[in-house]
Amino acid sequence: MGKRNNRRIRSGKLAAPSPPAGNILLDIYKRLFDYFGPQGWWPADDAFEVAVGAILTQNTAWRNVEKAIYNLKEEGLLNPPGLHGLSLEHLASLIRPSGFYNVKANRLKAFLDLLFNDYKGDLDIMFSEEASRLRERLLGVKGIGEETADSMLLYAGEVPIFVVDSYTKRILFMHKIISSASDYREVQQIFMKWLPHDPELFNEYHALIVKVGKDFCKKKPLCERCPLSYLFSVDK
DNA sequence: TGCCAGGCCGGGT
DNA sequence: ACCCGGCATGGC
Repeated sequence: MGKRNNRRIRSGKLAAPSPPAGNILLDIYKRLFDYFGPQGWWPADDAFEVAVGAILTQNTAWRNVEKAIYNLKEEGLLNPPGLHGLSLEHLASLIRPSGFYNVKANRLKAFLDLLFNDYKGDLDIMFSEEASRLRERLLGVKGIGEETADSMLLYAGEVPIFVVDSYTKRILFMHKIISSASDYREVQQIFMKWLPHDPELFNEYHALIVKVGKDFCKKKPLCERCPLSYLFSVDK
């Protein structure tokens, strides 16, 4: 995954009439991409692995998720029937390294229930459903919130929906592009209003935001060398 | 050595 | 409608 998309960013069409906000978001993207290059998200072999990883990585470092994914693969259980047939206790033990293993075992099971009850255990069938409706169905699963649902839609289903996470809000707030009160939907709408609805662009953009957040938003000295530091001197 | 990771839920104000 | 504690491992 991540290599099958070679689409170019669509020009024109849905592009915003380039007002300030649109320019800023596209400009930020270009700078991040120029600086970091392609991020190759989502690191997974197939759509199911993406969906599982999306739940396992909730408030958790990705390296810990990798260990859990490895355990599941090792047992040959990283597929819908494999996980579906697992006891809660066994599943929890396998995903232990990813933390919150009891809640996550329940969340994975809840997702699998939806997958098997409504889509015959087939992700292709699941993603053939109309996106906004599927989003609502996913949000109905206990343990799947907006970011997790959108991550599944974008990275597993290639639905052009922008994934917002804590880094996204933090960085946009730091640069005075949003207020601290902005909620998930609001931030998402900003991106989707001013950017072309291209899954590949959304894919790369979110990954780049996570990258710049990890690399530069930890400590103050790093912040000055951040590829987005230029934003501090533009406004007012 | 404490703090934090690619959140979300449920209960209390 | 917010706010907060709980959930847990592993790396810096």
